[in-house]
Amino acid sequence: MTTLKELAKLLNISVSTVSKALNDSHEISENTKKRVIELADKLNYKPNRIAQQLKTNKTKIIGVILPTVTNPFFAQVLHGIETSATTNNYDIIVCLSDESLEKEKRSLELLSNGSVDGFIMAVARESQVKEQSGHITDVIDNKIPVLMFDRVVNEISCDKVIVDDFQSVYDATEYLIKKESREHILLVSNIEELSVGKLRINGYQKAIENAGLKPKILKLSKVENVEAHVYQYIGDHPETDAIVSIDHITGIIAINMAKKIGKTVPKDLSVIGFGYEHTQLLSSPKISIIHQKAFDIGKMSVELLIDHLNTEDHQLQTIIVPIDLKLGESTK
Amino acid sequence: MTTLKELAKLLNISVSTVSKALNDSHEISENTKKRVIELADKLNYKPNRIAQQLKTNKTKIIGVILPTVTNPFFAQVLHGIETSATTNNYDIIVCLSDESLEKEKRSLELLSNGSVDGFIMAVARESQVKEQSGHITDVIDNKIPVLMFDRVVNEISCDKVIVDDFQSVYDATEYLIKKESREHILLVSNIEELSVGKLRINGYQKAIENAGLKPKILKLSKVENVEAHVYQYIGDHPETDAIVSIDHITGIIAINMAKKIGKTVPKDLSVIGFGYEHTQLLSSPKISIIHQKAFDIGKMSVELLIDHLNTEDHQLQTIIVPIDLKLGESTK
DNA sequence: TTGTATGCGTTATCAT
DNA sequence: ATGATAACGCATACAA
Repeated sequence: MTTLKELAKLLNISVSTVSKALNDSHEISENTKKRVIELADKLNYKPNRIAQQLKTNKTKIIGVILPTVTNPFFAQVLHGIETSATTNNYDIIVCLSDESLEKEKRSLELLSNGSVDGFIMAVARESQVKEQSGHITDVIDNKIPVLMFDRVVNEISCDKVIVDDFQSVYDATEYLIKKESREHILLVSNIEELSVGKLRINGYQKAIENAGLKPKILKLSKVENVEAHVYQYIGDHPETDAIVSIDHITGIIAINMAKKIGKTVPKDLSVIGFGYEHTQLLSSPKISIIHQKAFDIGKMSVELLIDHLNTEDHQLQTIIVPIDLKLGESTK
Repeated sequence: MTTLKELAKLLNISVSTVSKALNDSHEISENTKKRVIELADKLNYKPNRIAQQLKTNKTKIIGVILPTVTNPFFAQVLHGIETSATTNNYDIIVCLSDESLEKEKRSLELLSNGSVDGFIMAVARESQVKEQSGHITDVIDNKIPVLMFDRVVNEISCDKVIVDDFQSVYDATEYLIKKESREHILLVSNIEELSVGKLRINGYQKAIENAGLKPKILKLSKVENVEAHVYQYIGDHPETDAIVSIDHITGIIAINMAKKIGKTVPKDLSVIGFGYEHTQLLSSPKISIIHQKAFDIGKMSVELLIDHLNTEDHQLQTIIVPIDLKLGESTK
């Protein structure tokens, strides 16, 4: 890699003159600037970013810690994060916790040595289940800004970007009750132990309760078993006329298996799930979704974090990204 | 952030003594080491990574440039990359080209200033269509190792990790012909302009030709139109008894819409698509897949690149990751 | 307009 | 056993 020193030597001028010339300082003569820039171009000079980082004490890198990236919600958020980061001249270092507390902890520690200017994260499942968050407050105490999205820790005060999980499921459930006259609405979940899962279940329960109906909740731990369990449940409870899925996958599985058990969607059974941009392509008929604007969540997270980084006396914020109910063909 | 200098001042010893003590040098007395380590722990000292990077001229960061991450194949590869990188004490900076030549170019340029030790990339769709790759050779000429996976540029000599796209589709097609006695096999594609797409189509054509059958290829540009086009094609060609999808999505859509047109899978229609770990959950009946071991591709890419980085006289390699045909319920 | 000196935080070499 | 100094590449305050 070409350095300032090499350029200076070749041109028989000092390093600082070269530096100033390349930064278009008014102190330098046009003639010198021209000579310097020409040689720099010729030798394909690029300022060494590591040196700049050391000098300015800023990396222009955001650490992004995600539970997983094979879940399309997080993949889409990552897309939003990357896009917005690039726009703002930031790079992102991505770590996957694989839902593990240990790995999340390790990543935060390893990057808290000047590697990044701040973090964007969604908390790992295990961290939420075990209610451990000391590793996160450590980072914040260390004066490195942290922003949480989607899965957040209420007790930690930091920037947050979330959706109104309670309200969205409340609305969806109410829609099924009032607009579609459904009375036997099953909630299907494989994320009941997450903060967002609890909020969504609460939204369902409240709507059911307000309508004087009876809540029915099917908690499924393994994604591999969803089809079998739903199949059995509906066999045992054939009166079921609607399903609310509070994650991004169980609703799709339910629709795709419905015909097996003799239910026509949406005539006999309405299904609403959580989803993102391409979810609706994966079921036939198309699933109706509570649309989390995953890309926007990523984008807004970056913007809020960068605002934090650039502002002297930043006020912590919680942004609630609106959700919309996007009807497909799985509702009447 | 605590620095060596601060520790030295507080302990009334020199910076170099502190440095040596923390690196457990034999030159330093046990007593001093103890004092230093105690204070360092107390103040939560961590060596500044940027300074170390400047000193050693190594970042221990790999630049990862992906076309997209919402395609689950790339998401899964990324998972493999991240896992293996972490194991080897590397971090990854992730850039998404969004299939755009310009963005790919920009990312490569921006990171070629010492930000990363090497690159892992899959070429953007636009770069492949326009057959542009000068921006990639520039990087390599600059002595920064580049590894390509999946979508590669044949003309560039660098490390590569690929699957045998030709053979895998050849085998799948032959399976349908010989084991399932299918005779009207439709190939569905939305990636025919990619290097891998061409290879896969060739595999199909060769198998069809060897069996004396007639190739039928349906090229679909927009993922939104797949269902409608397949529907129409089968309406016009009701003799169709099998579908080979050479991407990860059109096969799923075909299965989920088959019943609409009165075809029972797999009695009347077999479907084989490309897939990865969780693909089979998304269709009912479960799709049969040509299983690309995406995680392994990511893992092996990291290992090969790191080997390149650590080896003085590295020999460029092309690793072919084996594929297996993973039967679901969409074949007889 | 140009050059010299200093420092960012670390490590390594060379004194003491 | 400990300390002083230089160097990585860059940017800037200060001299000339």
